[in-house]
Amino acid sequence: MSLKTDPLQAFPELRRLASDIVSEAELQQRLEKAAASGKRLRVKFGIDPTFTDVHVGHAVPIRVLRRFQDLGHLPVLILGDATARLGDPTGRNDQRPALSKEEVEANAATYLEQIGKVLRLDPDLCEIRRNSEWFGQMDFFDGLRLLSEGTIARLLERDDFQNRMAKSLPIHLHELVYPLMQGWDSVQVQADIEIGGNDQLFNLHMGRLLQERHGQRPQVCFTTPLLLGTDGRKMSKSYGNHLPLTAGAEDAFGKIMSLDDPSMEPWFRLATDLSEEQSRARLELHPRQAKVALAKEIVAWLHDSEAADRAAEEFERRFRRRELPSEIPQIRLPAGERPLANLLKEAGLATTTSEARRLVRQGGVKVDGQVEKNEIRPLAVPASGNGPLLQVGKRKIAQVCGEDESDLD
RNA sequence: GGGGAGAUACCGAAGUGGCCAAACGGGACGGACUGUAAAUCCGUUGGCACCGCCUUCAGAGGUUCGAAUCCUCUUCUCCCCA
Repeated sequence: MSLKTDPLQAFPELRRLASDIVSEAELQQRLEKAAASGKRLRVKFGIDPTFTDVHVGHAVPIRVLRRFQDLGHLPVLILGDATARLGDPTGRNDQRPALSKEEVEANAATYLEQIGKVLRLDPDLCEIRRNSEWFGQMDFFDGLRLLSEGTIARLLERDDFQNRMAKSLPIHLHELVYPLMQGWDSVQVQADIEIGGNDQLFNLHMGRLLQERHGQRPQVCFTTPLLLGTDGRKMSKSYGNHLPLTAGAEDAFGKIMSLDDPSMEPWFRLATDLSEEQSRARLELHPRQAKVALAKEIVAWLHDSEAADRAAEEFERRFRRRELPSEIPQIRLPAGERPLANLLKEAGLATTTSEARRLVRQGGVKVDGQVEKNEIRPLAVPASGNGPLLQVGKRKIAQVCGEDESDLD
């Protein structure tokens, strides 16, 4: 494995993706030393497989990992299977549930699959470890010894804890241990560098502390900025402003087009491979054009460039020219007549009939292209062939048709 | 171990016996305007067989014609003292 690192060149590119680096001098030193010795740096990144959707925001530190990988260094991916089973308190006010072994394994598999879109996971290019490997071996005494490495005052310094104390929210004992566990991971894998979101800075520091005490050279802490969601708030599934790596091309395209203008710069920087100059060139276009460029870039990453072009055309057709999409999903339903509201629910365009009624009353529903405000208007689904074409709002659309499949459209 | 405060809808937060399906704010959704951007404006926001009915205010019981509101027990959280 040859190192492609020209440390002087690599550094500014990395710096552009960083929130904090502790310390820049050390990072530079290590890059240079690695280049000189030809020895790869071990770049650690830990994830807790507590949920299944990896989104573009999560991907930011992983993209940095990929940069290091491209430079010839070795990503060390830690699956926090042990920590996940305790529940994941990191930076969340609501606690994640503790998971069973099976759930954790299932999540881990899903994770790796998604991370594969960002990082090359070939065994010689990437090391994958589970922290149960060492935590599973520890007995209670070993655990206590680890605990003795930290002090309460030190642990409580963490931002998240400070905030929760201020708000009188609960902090569980095991949460205090979590930074120590993460730090211990660094000792176990002898990390040279650890990557994390900037809310992880405290935990990364803990790794430095523990490594130093255990005779290792303390790791460089490298944190990435938070990529905000499509509405400018923190990206989170619960806000519905996230872009999952598994998003379909058109869906992803649409979500990016709904970004607010100020978000474009960070998105270009943190979610695409474009250089600073390339990004700037695009940002100088009309905001709409810039956004199209951004959306294409990201869809090409999540899928491929053909999918990106298609999504762009489709978007153009649907939302600029306000035409029907080229492919309309078909919903097969049993034949018979029912009120519009009920049909909407059956077709999956509304979650409840009450919601369907509201949508109709508010003029958000079109039947065969015409706004229909009568929620109890009876609509017939034929035994075969096409029934009514339903549209809800700007995005949801379905062609209702009969169940008899012998009839092809 | 002792004392005090608290648990309300997606979130925050009012409500302390009927006028409560529950104020208000945020979010979300629909509409107008647009660059499906932001900002702004209007509307909606438990369910259903929807002019009516049903299920909600941590959980289980109880008092009452009637409870989110009162009582008892349980679970959870916070604060102070030890």
